[in-house]
Amino acid sequence: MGRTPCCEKEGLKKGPWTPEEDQKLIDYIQKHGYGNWRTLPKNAGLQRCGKSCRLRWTNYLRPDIKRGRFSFEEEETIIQLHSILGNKWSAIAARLPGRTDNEIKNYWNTHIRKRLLRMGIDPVTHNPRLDLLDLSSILGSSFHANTSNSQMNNFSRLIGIHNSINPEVLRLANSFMSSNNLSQHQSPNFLLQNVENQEQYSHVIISQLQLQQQQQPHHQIDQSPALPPLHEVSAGCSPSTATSCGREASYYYSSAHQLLFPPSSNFASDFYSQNSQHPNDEMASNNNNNNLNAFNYSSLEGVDEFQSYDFYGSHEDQEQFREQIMEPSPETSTLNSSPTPLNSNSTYFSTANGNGTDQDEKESYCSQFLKFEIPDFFGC
DNA sequence: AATGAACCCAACCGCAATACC
DNA sequence: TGGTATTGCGGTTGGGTTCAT
Repeated sequence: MGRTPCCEKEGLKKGPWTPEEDQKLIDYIQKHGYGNWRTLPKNAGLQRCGKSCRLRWTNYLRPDIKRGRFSFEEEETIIQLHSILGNKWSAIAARLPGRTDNEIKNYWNTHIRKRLLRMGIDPVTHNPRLDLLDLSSILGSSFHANTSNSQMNNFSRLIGIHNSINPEVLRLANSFMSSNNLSQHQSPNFLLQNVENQEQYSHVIISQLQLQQQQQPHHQIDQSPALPPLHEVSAGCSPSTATSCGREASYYYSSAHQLLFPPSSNFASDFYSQNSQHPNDEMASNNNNNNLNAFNYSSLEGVDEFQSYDFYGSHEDQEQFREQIMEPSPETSTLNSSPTPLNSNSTYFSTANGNGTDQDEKESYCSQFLKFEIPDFFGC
């Protein structure tokens, strides 16, 4: 330890690379390959240390590097892998061809991390932020003051669950519904309010529903005929339409896992042994197995619907997309006439903040269209 | 138009792991 | 087997750019 950094040698240049330096490095590597980074700069006629050359090559000059914005599915993959691997940027990069660990790390810190924070999700644990959950207790107090047990029971019946669902979740859900005065004919625009809190509720509710069904697979619960299978609810769509739901679908999955399964629980492995499409299969079944190559990202399979749009295209394109797909106009918007090709058992909400001006939101606006698949039996 | 704040990302730093002698 | 060199990796920095006032 304490070894003197190679770049501290006299006369070695630091800082941004010039085009001439880049060309020298490229020319040399094309001719001789990159064997010994220590001796490479001298042989290539560069006043740089080997480390600097290696970084420049691996992070910028390498011919197989993919430049430009991260695609929708790349971003989703990063989120999923990060929920499993943590800050193992090189491991994540290994599964994103053409992307470097440095690039992914930067993108995470400048875009994804902030977005998760806005969603009320801790970017480290991928769990809901505790500070925001504290807010729920405040809301809960309000709820207690205004809501009777019968109302909670009504909600319980409404969603077809009689017992064992976390009462706090019920309170949140009921509070969510009552505070927003949900009704069959109400515009979804209410979802534009308090977006972050509602995202919290949706995550928790959907996750609990998923758990509920898994815990009671053989119980005949009192549910509406329109009640879709919970795996479809939680995934936001059936496998055949998973492509339309992309980010949110996968995130519900990973969130569900982490929200619902305590570290000591064996339930996670049991759960995912029954749901082989979950990207956390490997971890759930074998915590020490880091071979993720076998992942089957249900949300990434055949990303057709969204890919037909240029998510990262011009502003006009984005606006068009917003209008056509994501944000039906108030005049034409009804909850039962969603323009999306999602499964008909669910209602499709967009929580886009139309006033967003944040650069991050511009760049990756799609992700802010957090699409909640809330089943019809929620009464929305 | 000026200026300070915020954002972004290429590059650097230092530690750990691995390779080599 | 132990010491040294090299490589890999994750965290951090700093300077350029964009945004807000």
